[in-house]
Amino acid sequence: MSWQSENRVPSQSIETAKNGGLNGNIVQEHHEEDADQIPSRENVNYVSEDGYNWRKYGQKQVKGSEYPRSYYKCTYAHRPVTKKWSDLTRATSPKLFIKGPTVIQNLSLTVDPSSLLLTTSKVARSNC
DNA sequence: ATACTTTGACCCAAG
DNA sequence: GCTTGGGTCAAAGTA
Repeated sequence: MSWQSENRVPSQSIETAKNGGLNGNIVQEHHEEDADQIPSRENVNYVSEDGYNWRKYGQKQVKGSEYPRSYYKCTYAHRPVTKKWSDLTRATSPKLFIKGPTVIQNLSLTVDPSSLLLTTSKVARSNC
């Protein structure tokens, strides 16, 4: 796990994500891997750092934590991936959960929000 | 009109 | 069987 050091992400993206998710920063580095390069969206401007789109479908406030947990789904069809993470902007020790078709990863990180955001993307990419 | 966020309600598993 | 709490849905609102 050393992605946090090999990437750089503007912390503003977090704010953007919180305030709309869209029109955030676009990542032009989304490789042409096996990922369907057919974004059904009309505007593919709000891709995350990983090059995928995530639609928020819920938010809950867990008891243990004082910070809400957000739930995201990959907007790409054929990709039953669910991503959940705690409030990135305030949590000091946020947790990231990625649930893929067959993979479930739980990460406990203690890095600053910006690094985390980037981290989540990294992980998401491998599953989404 | 389309796509996404927000938010409360609903569902389901665990105790 | 009831309560609690996490996960998902869906209607309404926003861009």
